[in-house]
Amino acid sequence: MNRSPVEADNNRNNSALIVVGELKQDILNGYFQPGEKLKMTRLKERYQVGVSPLREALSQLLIEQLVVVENQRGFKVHPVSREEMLDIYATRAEIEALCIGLAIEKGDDEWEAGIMAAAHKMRKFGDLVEKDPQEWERRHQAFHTSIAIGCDSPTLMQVRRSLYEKASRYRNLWLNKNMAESTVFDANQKEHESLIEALLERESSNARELIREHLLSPSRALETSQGLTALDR
Amino acid sequence: MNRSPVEADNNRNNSALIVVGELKQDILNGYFQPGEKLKMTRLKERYQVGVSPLREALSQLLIEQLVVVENQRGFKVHPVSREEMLDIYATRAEIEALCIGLAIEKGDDEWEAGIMAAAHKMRKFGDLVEKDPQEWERRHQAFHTSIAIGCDSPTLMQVRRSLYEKASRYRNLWLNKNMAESTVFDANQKEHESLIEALLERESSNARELIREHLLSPSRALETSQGLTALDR
DNA sequence: CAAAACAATAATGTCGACATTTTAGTATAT
DNA sequence: ATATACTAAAATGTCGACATTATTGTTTTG
Repeated sequence: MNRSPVEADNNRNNSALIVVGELKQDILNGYFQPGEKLKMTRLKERYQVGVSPLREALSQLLIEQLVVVENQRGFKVHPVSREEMLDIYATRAEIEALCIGLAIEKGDDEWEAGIMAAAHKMRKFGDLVEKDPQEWERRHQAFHTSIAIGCDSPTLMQVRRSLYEKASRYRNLWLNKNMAESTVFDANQKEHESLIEALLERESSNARELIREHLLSPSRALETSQGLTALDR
Repeated sequence: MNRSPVEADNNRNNSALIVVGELKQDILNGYFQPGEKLKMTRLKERYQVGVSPLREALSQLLIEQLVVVENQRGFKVHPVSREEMLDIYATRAEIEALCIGLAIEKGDDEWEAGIMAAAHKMRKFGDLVEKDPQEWERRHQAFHTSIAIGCDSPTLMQVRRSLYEKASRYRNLWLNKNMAESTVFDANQKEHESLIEALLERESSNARELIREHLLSPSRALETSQGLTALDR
């Protein structure tokens, strides 16, 4: 009588929604290169659907600025640029600081507990960074989300998520060129501990400055790395 | 040889893009009520296109959270709620304050000149508010945009625009119930002058606080007005 | 030999049609 | 009379087909 979870999922959403997720991943992790033309024949093959769901999916990614469209010339992956990367990271830092400021005002015990839980799961995985970077990134992101969610604003959280996705695209483009450097992660871990301390002490301006630094350092690393030289093409 | 402007427009964009604009307006200004079912037959009649462009347009508004979709049950206008309205206005106030803070840091002479120009056009129209509220709102918005644009961040400006649109939907729903009250506009005008003063003096925290008040007062008015009682349904 | 003109090939954007699912209406039974 | 089961109608989501437009390759011309 009951369907398996995955079947239920496939039936709950229509084809376009499913394609949105897969296509987004393919763009974010670089399977489709920046500026690459997205030909319908190829997309049809890859995702096994017709053009109607594809165009619907692409229309959604259009608003999220992951693809661009030109009339009668189809869809392309949104091109990258050093300018855009810096702007996204800078905006992201400001938004995250805003979330944290509000969270410190509004956060209750449950909020603090959520942070402690997420921090624990991240610390536990600290040594396994090189083994499974993706899982580490998931826990890392979950940690930061557990903090930001204290702002108690769905609208703001939505903005935050969109910026995270755009930024992660640049991060992945970079990771594919230069492989993960563990030194970065060590520095990260110390910054996290300082941040937690500032949060629990409700030191707003301190926490906001810490998160700005935390989020801007990758963009500085990206800017001077060779990964970015590829962005100029 | 050359096409007329409107023809050129129609040929430059595809049907879906055109429908996006019209449909968005119809939702923002309340032609389609919150929660209303958007039947394809009706939409086809109104916009004179087939279902494919319609679904593409709706897919875009889906991400902008102006419509919602349920599999096999079609599209609906995104419902409204007092909660969401307060959240949108609060977020909008924070984002605008952020824009202004950055603009005060980065703004140059050209930025200041733009503000003066926009402020002038708004003052000139002050007495004609009741005659053409839409034109007044255009100039009002242009004024605030001329300030925010000093933040020099396309990404942040994009976030700002999206929030403005969502907020204007609530404003319009309210305006359709209670007709414009000119007293509101008078208070507005004084707030604008104080804001300009703070900007030119680069008083960041003062300007940020002024804009927060400026943007939050409508939501307080909406909350207690009878327009909002309709939102509970 | 380069550049323009043309032909062919391919890709896009849109519509109508079909299968599937939901919704509304009616009848049946407890 | 209320609830359940069944039937009819309507609406959705998807695909293939067609016209239009762009792209590529070839030929012609100066």
